[in-house]
Amino acid sequence: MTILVYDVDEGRIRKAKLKDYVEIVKALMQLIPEGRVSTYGSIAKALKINPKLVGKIVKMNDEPVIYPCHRIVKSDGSFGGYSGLGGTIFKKRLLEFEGVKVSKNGKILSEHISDIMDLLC
DNA sequence: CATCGAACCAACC
DNA sequence: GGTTGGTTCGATG
Repeated sequence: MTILVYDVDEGRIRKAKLKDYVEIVKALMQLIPEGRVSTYGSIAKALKINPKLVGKIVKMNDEPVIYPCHRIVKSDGSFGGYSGLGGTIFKKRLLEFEGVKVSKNGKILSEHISDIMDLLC
């Protein structure tokens, strides 16, 4: 099952492209409150796409502050990448600043991680 | 727990 | 057609 979108310019239904997913992911990211994170996998599941694509998508995010791509992490609690200024280190510090606690082995405590679908409710 | 490899799907070459 | 991602999941030491 693939996601379809209505393309206003072309005036027809077509399969979603990466640019469309970017818009969706932007909206989803804004649902994640401070001190809480979601995972590439849960977003991938929601959009029916490959988790690796989610990485690519959040990377295309043009407004890193407005759309908090740093609140998306790997499902095992490790941080995943960050292409913005400061890289993964900055991502880590940013999350800790927002109140996310990290265990000694460098993993985010599971209490902070929620499925993106749960945040929709 | 840590590491390994196969598998996911759209873009790009 | 093949490679490439800010990855995942299950299997194995």
